[in-house]
This record gives sequence, C-alpha cells and structure tokens, in this order.
Amino acid sequence: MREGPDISRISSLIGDPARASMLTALMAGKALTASELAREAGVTVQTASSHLGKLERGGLLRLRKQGRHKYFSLAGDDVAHVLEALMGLAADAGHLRTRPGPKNAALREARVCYNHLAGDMGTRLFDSMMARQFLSQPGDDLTLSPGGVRFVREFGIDLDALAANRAPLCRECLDWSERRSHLAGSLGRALLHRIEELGWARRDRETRAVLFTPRGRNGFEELIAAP
Amino acid sequence: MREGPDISRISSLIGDPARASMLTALMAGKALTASELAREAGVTVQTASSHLGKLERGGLLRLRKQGRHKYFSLAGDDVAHVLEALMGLAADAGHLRTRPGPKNAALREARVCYNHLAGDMGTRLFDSMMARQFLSQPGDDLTLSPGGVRFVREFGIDLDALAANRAPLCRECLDWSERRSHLAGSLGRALLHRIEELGWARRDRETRAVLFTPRGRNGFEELIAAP
DNA sequence: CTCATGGTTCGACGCTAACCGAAGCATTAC
DNA sequence: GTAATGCTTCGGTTAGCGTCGAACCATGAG
Repeated sequence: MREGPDISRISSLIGDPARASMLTALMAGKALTASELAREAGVTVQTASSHLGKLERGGLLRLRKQGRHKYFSLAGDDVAHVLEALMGLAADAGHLRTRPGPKNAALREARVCYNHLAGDMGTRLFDSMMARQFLSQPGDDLTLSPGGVRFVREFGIDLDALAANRAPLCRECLDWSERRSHLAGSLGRALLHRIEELGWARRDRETRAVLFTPRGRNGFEELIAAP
Repeated sequence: MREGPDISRISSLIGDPARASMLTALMAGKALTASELAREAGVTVQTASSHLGKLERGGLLRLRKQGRHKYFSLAGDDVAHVLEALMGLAADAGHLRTRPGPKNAALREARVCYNHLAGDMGTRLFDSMMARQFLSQPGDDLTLSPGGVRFVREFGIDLDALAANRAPLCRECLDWSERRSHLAGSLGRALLHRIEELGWARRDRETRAVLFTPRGRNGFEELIAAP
C-alpha cells in the first residue's frame, strides 16, 4: 500500500454514467435543480436524488436551497479542473455546447424577480459589487462593507430606513436565466426602486421585463464600472 | 441527455480501489510488473491480471513485454495529471489513506509526479521561473521565454532534443499537497533527470520521495535564487 | 383549507463486477 | 528433457449498487 490520498472514493463517484452526466451538465457553470439534473442524466427523480446526495456528501457539489427548489452547482474550481482533465483523457468525441433556452431577449437582459433586479444586468450589478468588495460573504450571509455603505448612500438610498425594517438587508438570489447570483433582500428592492425613481427604467405591464431607457443604460453602466 | 466525452468510463476505471492503488503506485514513474502491482493492490495475481487488462484497454496504462515479465507504466503525462488532480480533491476532503508521518514530510517536500518534480521544491522551482519571467502564460498554454531558454540551457539541458519530441514541452501540473502549480511536460521531466544526473538527489526505492543531498540542496537553492 | 409541485425515503428487483481456486499457457532455468 | 516462474483464462460465488414504483414530506399557490 502506497501513501497518498484515496483517489478511488472520488473517482467512483464520477464513474457512474448518471452522475457523470450531471457533473458534465454542471460544467456550464450554472446551477441546476434536482429535476433538471434527473432529466439531464436520463433517470427518474428518485434515482437522481440518491445520486445528488452522494455527490454532495462526497464534496463534489454545492447545494443551495431556495424555496422548494434545490439548486446544485459544482463545489469549486478544483472539481471543474478534474472534470476538464478527465474530458481531455476521454477525448473521443468533441464536447457539446449548452442551450440556454432563450425565451425573450428582454427578459434575459433585465427583469423583476419578486421586487428586485434579475437577469443579466442584475447579475452584473451583483458581480460588480462583489468585485469592489462592497459585499462580503464571511459565512452564509451577505453583509454590506463600509465601502458598500458609501456606494449605496451615494446612489441615493436611505439605508437607515432600511435597517429599521426587520427584513434581511442583503440576500443572495439565483437567476433562472443566468443561474448566477444577484442581490435580493430589502437592499435589492431599494436598488430597483431607486433605478425606477431616477427614470432609468420602467417595468413592462405585461411581462416581468425591466425596460431601460438609453440614458438609464448609460447611468447603469457607469454605476457598475470599477472606480 | 447531453452527449460529450465519456468521463464515466475512464473514471469508473480509476474508481475501483484495487486499480486506484495500482495507478497510485505507478505515479512514482517506475514501470512495475503485474505481480508487483498485485501485491501493491492487495489482491491475487488473477484479479490483478483482470484489472490490468481493463486499464490497458482503457488507455490508462502502457504495456511493455520483456521475457516472461509484463511491465506496466502510466500511458502518459495526461494520465498522471488526472491522477494528481484527483489526489488534490481527495486530500482536500481529508481522506488520506495513511496518517501523516515522517515519510509524509519528505513527500511533501519533494516527490516524483510521474516523471517530474513535485512537492514544495517543485512548486518553488515553478514559482521562481515564473517570477523571473522564464515562463509565460499568454493563453492557456505555458511557453518558455528567451530568458527561460538561456536558463534551461545553462543548467545543462539539451533543448533541441526535447523540441524534436512531439510531446508538449511545458505543462502545468497541480500539486495535491501544495495545491499550487509545478512544471510538467517534457521539460519538467528533463529538469528532474538533470537533477539526478548531477547527483543532487535520488529517488527513494519504496516511495515517491525525492531525497536531496546537502550539496544538491545548496545547488537547488542557488538555482532558484533570483539572478 | 385544498391542491399541485419539487424532492426524499423505502423496499424490492436485477445486473454487474470484483474476487478467488483451479487449471492452462508461455517463457526461462537447470 | 523437467522444473519453476510469471501471467492468463475459466467457473462460480458473493456483495454492492443502480434502478424504479409507491408512499411520504415540505413548500407554495389559490
């Protein structure tokens, strides 16, 4: 017996065809629900549930509960790295691109999620705030940094009024089109409200789309640009 | 159902404990016979024969017949790379097969990763070469800069002979203990070979450890010191 | 409240694959 | 030649795991 980490445990997890299909699907970087992964793997939801439990316990997947949905994503870059290396070895057929299923371009760009901004512009705002360290995520919860407080105040939001509310200020929310995080919570709602207040955008009556004016688009891009 | 490279086939091969032990043993870079690998895995020779057949048919092992012996070795750098990456994941989960001991310390400092230098000294060599811009990473691939060419030549390596080989010259390999990059590819192999040639170090018979002499250690530190 | 939906647990079935004993080749040693 | 060593093939046993149907729990909608 040689020394070294136990490879077989992890590898046997990836070694099942159904689980491999799930992991491959998650390589696109977007979180998927248990049902979607079941369909992806061609098994029933019961079977998928068993597989997903093993993958999560094995440390390959990260789980985020949201309502009655469970969103799974790869646990980290190192997992993706292993999968990529395995695909290189298995270089039989060329790999396949994913179809995101675009319904409405405007909806994917910007839309309302309950009461906050979602879609591409929502995730970009979130990413920008994370990159500038306006938000930090020490544990499971999001908190606003001092720099973030300044940023939000300068945008014209009354933070004290929000803090008085007992609803959580910052919450992370997963996108159905982008499958990436954006900002929810009372701050997320306030941000969208302020965007409408400034005349940057208005909500469509029929759909959940958020329609930006040219001027609003410029303002938004300026807002999320690095300092 | 998503088509793609069949990572489950390869991964299920690695996923068996006996086969994983064999592959781990072969990470030392030495070719081993079927009987030795059987002992390594703790199974009878019949069972090992079956496993080795599968591994060879699966493209993970290369076979060299010599008399009545069969020498097995890893099929290539890409296989070693996958195994190393898997060890990184497994070590992360804290499922080490053997508890850390004195032998383990030597392994962390310097060991063989298939045919090149890994461990602390491997990553330090890599870092030093990156810092002096001997290696550049424009896209995904590593390339040797003119300064790097000079450095390697002065160390006594015949670069032209390496370039004649169609195997990639520089490759990045991720360490399971350091979780940082070190140099693989034909250049990585040549560097380790030169280190042994100079009498700076020798490989341990039993483990993957690379044991440096005091003189070799001095030479190595001088080599990676900034100009 | 009731209904619908997403996900889990349980039990049973069936298939696969790892394992070893014994016998069979093949090659080298004497 | 015979003996010994290295490895493979064959049969048969066993254990594990993937799979699905059915029932169950939890959340959200109306």
